[in-house]
Amino acid sequence: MQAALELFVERGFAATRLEDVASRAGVSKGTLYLYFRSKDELLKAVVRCGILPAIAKAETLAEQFAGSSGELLRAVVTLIWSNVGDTLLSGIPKLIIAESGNFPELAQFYYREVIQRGLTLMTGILEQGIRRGELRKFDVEPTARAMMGPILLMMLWRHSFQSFESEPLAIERYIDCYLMLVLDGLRKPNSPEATR
Amino acid sequence: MQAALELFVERGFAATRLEDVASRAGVSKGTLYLYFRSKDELLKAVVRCGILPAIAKAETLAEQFAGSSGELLRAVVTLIWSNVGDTLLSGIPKLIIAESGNFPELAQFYYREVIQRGLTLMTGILEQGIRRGELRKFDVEPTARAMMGPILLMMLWRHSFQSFESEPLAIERYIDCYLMLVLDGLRKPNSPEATR
Amino acid sequence: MQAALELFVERGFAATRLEDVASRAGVSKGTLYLYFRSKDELLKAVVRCGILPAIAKAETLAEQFAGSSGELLRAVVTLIWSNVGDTLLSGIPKLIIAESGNFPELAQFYYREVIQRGLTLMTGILEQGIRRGELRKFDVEPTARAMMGPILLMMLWRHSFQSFESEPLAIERYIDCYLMLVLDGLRKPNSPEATR
Amino acid sequence: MQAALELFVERGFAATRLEDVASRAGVSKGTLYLYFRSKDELLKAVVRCGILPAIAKAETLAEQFAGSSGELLRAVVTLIWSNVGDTLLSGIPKLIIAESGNFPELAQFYYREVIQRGLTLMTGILEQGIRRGELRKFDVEPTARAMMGPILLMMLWRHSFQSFESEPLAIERYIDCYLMLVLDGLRKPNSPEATR
DNA sequence: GATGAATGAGGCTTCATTCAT
DNA sequence: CATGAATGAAGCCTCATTCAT
Repeated sequence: MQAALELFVERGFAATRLEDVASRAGVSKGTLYLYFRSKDELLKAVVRCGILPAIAKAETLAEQFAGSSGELLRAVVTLIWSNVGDTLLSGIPKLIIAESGNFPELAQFYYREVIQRGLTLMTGILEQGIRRGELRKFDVEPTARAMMGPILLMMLWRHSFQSFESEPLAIERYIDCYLMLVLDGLRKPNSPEATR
Repeated sequence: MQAALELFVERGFAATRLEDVASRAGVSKGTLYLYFRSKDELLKAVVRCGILPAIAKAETLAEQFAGSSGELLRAVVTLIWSNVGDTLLSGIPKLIIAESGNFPELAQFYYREVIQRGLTLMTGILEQGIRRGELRKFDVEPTARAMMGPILLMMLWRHSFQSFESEPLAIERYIDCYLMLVLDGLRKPNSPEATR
Repeated sequence: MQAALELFVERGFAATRLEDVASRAGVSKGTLYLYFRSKDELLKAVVRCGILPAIAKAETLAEQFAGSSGELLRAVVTLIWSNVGDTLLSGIPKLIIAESGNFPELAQFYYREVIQRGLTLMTGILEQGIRRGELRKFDVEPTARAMMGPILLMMLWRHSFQSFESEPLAIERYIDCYLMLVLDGLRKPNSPEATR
Repeated sequence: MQAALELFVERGFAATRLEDVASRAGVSKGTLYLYFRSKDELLKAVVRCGILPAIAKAETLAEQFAGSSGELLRAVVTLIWSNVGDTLLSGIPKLIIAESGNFPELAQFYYREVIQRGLTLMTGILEQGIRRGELRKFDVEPTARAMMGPILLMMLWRHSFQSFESEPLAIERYIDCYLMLVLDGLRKPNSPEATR
């Protein structure tokens, strides 16, 4: 499954030959079929087995966390990055996005088990922050979505464009900027309000 | 090219058969080869012809814009959405991301002609905002990247997960939240600063 | 279809490679798929197209025949032999019998369109013979079945054991013996009756 | 061998997987190779071991029989049916016919050890009947062949078309009709002779 | 310019066979 | 003796590409 994930992410599902998966895994082509009924099933297994533990871990963290919403946000983002973003698993979103048209049930699984749970987690954090008076009042649901954007972008980036950059992006700096952006915004405190 | 884009985005490059492209375009398979030397060339043409006009238009808008940085930001985001996000072209990022491993030169082209120009545009807006005193001082480059995340997310969303949602996301509301988030942040003005 | 029939009969369905069918037909492997969706469909087409005209021809003959039942019987048997037995089509029964387990619907088609029609034809001849007083009274249905045995045997023989015989069986002589057997039996007219 | 025979007959040799043979026999796939060098050898063993005792028994019966030719004929046919036709062994002719093209030596073995011995047995009975004046004079050899047809047909029938019939054929009645047909023919005794 | 029949390389999948345990 | 995991050759099928019409 490790070998398959690597190749699926790198080349896409269709362009990956099972023979390559097998040889990277150090087994023969036929051996794959002892464990996965088909290439499709291999893909599903790769996604299911890879992503579920990570999302569960983030949920656990959020439940047990004691600290301000800003701190929790940083903790969750850092956890996601160390467990997924900085891992082969960061390729799964790319894979799902690319193959959503061909594997709608797999995309739906991901939507249900990862995206919805992730959004629930995030809206929970935001609502808690508002209740505690740490965050201002705002439209929680679309904001939570927007906040996932930069995180997703980083994961996709690693697997699609990183290699073209002269100096690899410093992830620490990126996360700091992300949290600053999200928590404090860009506008100068005493500047006029109008954005519309 | 329209037909090809549709199918490439929906199914991915490898899983799209030229026969389907041809029949959706209302021509025969052989006819495609009168206009594109190969399937690869068709992909490149689809990307090149689709994306360049859009980015140019955004650059022009920014050059000629008179107004606050916040207003310019809204104008640019709205333009991108109406010209790309709300269009078939919104599928191109998905396509490029999915196929970056198989078409590195195409990904590099996209990196150079879309991403870098987009980032330059965005950093330009931010720096201008800082210079004018409308925006606070911050680390411009990674912040510009982070700001692209939610926009990209919306484009990918349409082509990967939108169909699973009970009620389609209201894009207007999403953009408003995005701008609010980015300009003003989430933290309650008088709340303690510490995020770290 | 001709090439396929030849090879299916010679080697069996499973042991026949489509590549061999193609090359015997003088086309490439892919070409087959322009005309038949799969190997299974090719088999079905071979059987359907091959056998239906032959059975129809025999039915027509029987309808229009003027003469004694014995003469009609000879005419039908001779027709079957010249149109099927002495033809590649004689391999179809072998093929159907061999593959009935794997293609039950095809076997059922054959049962319905060939066997049942053939039995109906034969019982019709026999009943007419009895009505006309040309044939004695007997149990028509199982007798009709038994009468098909030697004919089927001859067809199977050609494709399974003929090559082992020092001198090929004289079909004329076989048919004469068959008719004599069936019409007059073996018992000496004045010999005692008891067979049980 | 029992399991193999069942599956070979049902699906044909090529379409039968050794794994299925093994699991039906209640052993593992590897175990088969402790007893048979290859799938081909298994087929040969199945045929050789299955069919030789049956033909020998028929020969013994004929040698020791005391009674009229008609009675002997009935005895032999009944014996064949109870020992082969009504047994799994009835599938062997189907198997041999189906695979004669792929296993010529096996077909030749069958031709030599079963068909020729069977024909010799049958011609012996017929010649004896003629000598004794119980049977009329006729062309013995092709007649003997023709007489095997209905018997073979019944064996093939069981394994190919029986399942499509609303009411299974009564074998007793079939054998009676067969003997009546063969011994007495169909023609009304006082009807005109001409069949040609 | 347009067609669509033909091609054949390539990939998924099966399964007979082997062999370490 | 028995197992069953592993192998890899072989076959079905797809589809990008060609080309005569």
